[in-house]
Amino acid sequence: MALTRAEQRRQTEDRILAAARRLFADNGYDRTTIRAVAAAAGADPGLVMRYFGSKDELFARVAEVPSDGPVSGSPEEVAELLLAALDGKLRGDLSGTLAMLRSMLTHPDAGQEMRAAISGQQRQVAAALPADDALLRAGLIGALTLGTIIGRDLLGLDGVRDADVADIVRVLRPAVHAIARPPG
Amino acid sequence: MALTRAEQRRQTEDRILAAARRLFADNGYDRTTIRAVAAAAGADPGLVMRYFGSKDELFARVAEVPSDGPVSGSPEEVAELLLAALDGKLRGDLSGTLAMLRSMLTHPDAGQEMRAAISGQQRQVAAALPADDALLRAGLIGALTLGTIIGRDLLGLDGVRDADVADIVRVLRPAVHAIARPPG
DNA sequence: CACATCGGTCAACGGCTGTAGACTGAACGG
DNA sequence: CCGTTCAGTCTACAGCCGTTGACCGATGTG
Repeated sequence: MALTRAEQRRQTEDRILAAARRLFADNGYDRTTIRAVAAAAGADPGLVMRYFGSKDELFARVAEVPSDGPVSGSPEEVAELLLAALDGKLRGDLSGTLAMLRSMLTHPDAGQEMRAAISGQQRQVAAALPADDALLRAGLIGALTLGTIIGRDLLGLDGVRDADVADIVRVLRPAVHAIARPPG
Repeated sequence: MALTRAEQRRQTEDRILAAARRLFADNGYDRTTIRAVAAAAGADPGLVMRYFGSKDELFARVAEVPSDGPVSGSPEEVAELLLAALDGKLRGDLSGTLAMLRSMLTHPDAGQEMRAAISGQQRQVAAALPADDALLRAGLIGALTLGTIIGRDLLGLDGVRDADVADIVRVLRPAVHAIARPPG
């Protein structure tokens, strides 16, 4: 079963991308080297450069910022939408997202991109909340989401790391509603 | 006003420590170089090594993990204690803590130390919560705290970065209570 | 079959890093 | 006043990094 050149190339690219995703997610941007990615993919460092241009471009290819759909409705509905989105994130394959999360505090571009992504979601949520501190409330829901994923997947907190996703969402539900619903 | 040798040395050490705190907090462990710390402190790189031994030891000297007092009481009381602790953290000088937070996702030792610190607090909180998922609940309160500080001080989220500490705590209060108080 | 293309390999570059050690000169203690 | 201590400086090493460009050999194409 001889491979065509195009097939061969795509296979190698995929191996490099998979290795990069895993290493960036495990070690962050700075501690991940082109040489290590190449070795993990069974390829040559020079090849990685030729295919992806630079370390930054490779990182941009695999570090995904989670983009949620639009949200609207009553505060209660918005809260449920956000909880459903969190549920999905906690269940899905996070390796691309973890690469971004792991690097966002030390790699300026990653931090900027993550900040922008949260801001987008935040503004939509704020628009649906009838409170004058709506932006603060939306931001704190984002912070709760962020902290939960970091605590579970990056720090591995006891009691969170091995918890069922359903349990996490169940415990968080009243909290998200409490932030979304202004007092009164 | 001639300085004694001891005074001179302590002044230089302090300048180095202050510069290291700021640079580690701003840029994280990997992107902070001994040379940059020395330059910011108006000192020589070799001197930094002589006084603090290694980059890791210097980091350990300035990267503080926030240690809260013991907590106990009813779930409501515990929630209030945690909110008061968060209030204090958000008001105080965080530069040492930010150095730790900024680096915890990419520097293994920092991550380990932060994880251990949260675990300690977490176990105390869990012991006070009458629920079989108490550890999960305690961990998620920790995640909320973590996310809030990261969102405000490290990512600078809109609506959170410039919010009054009192407002942040006010919005978070019902959420923390909701997680601490088991349903029923 | 001859030639161009392109996946893959290799060696090297310049730069930056943490760290070590020799050195200078002024503040100390006897 | 002499010898020691020690803050501070300078230079250098060894290693790792991202990136580059020359090279090889098999696959494509006319």
